[in-house]
Amino acid sequence: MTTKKITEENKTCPAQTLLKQLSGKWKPEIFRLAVNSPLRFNSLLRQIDGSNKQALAVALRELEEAGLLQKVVIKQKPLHIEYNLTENGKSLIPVFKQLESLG
Amino acid sequence: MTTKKITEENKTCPAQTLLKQLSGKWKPEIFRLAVNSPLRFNSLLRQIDGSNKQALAVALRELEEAGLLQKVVIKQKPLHIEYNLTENGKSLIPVFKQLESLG
DNA sequence: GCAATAAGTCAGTTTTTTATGACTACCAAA
DNA sequence: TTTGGTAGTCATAAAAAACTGACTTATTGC
Repeated sequence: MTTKKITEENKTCPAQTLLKQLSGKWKPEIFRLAVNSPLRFNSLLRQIDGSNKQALAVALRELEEAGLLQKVVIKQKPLHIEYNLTENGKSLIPVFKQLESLG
Repeated sequence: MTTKKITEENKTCPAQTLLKQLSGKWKPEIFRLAVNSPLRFNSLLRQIDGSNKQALAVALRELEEAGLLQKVVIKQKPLHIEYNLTENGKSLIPVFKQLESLG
């Protein structure tokens, strides 16, 4: 346990944090869509072919925990929730675009 | 199977490929070291605290398969193997540095 | 031939990640 | 008070990834 803890904290590579935050099965796609407009859960679910509630919920939560997305409750008729890029998230747009152009 | 296949090939996000190639527990660190100088297996194993043969072998193979590293056999006294960045790999250095500075 | 160095592979187990379907909570309209 | 929309959670199962230690291959030096 101690050994493991030390290893995990022993990140000598600063790029790793960011790579981890952005990578995964659905996160790149979610981030890409978030750049264009606020996200809504069921809309995402319909847009991202092959995904599922659970997968999206986890990905959204992780992006939120990483400080790249923020959840906003919209008190409308059937109560919406929006996910927007934070300032921190917006700062990644250039490098993300570069990744897109190289990938 | 068909559904899954389609889903996997249905990458609508171009950044995903690159993110996948670079991310993982050891790949960022390996890439970072590869930028500075050619890599040698046992040397890496000693340098990267907490890793192990198996983990490194898998990571190196994946980086090689992704076309970012190339294996070179050096016919010296005890027969070395070096891993160098390919041209393709070198082209990622700028974006990797950017990830490092943001991370 | 025998040991040492370098670079791995392999089998078995454990841990982590993904997928699936059923279920929950909130609110509003009929 | 039942139905419908939105946004999820939870339990369980299945699949993928990681860890471990023993084993393999190739070559050189003694």
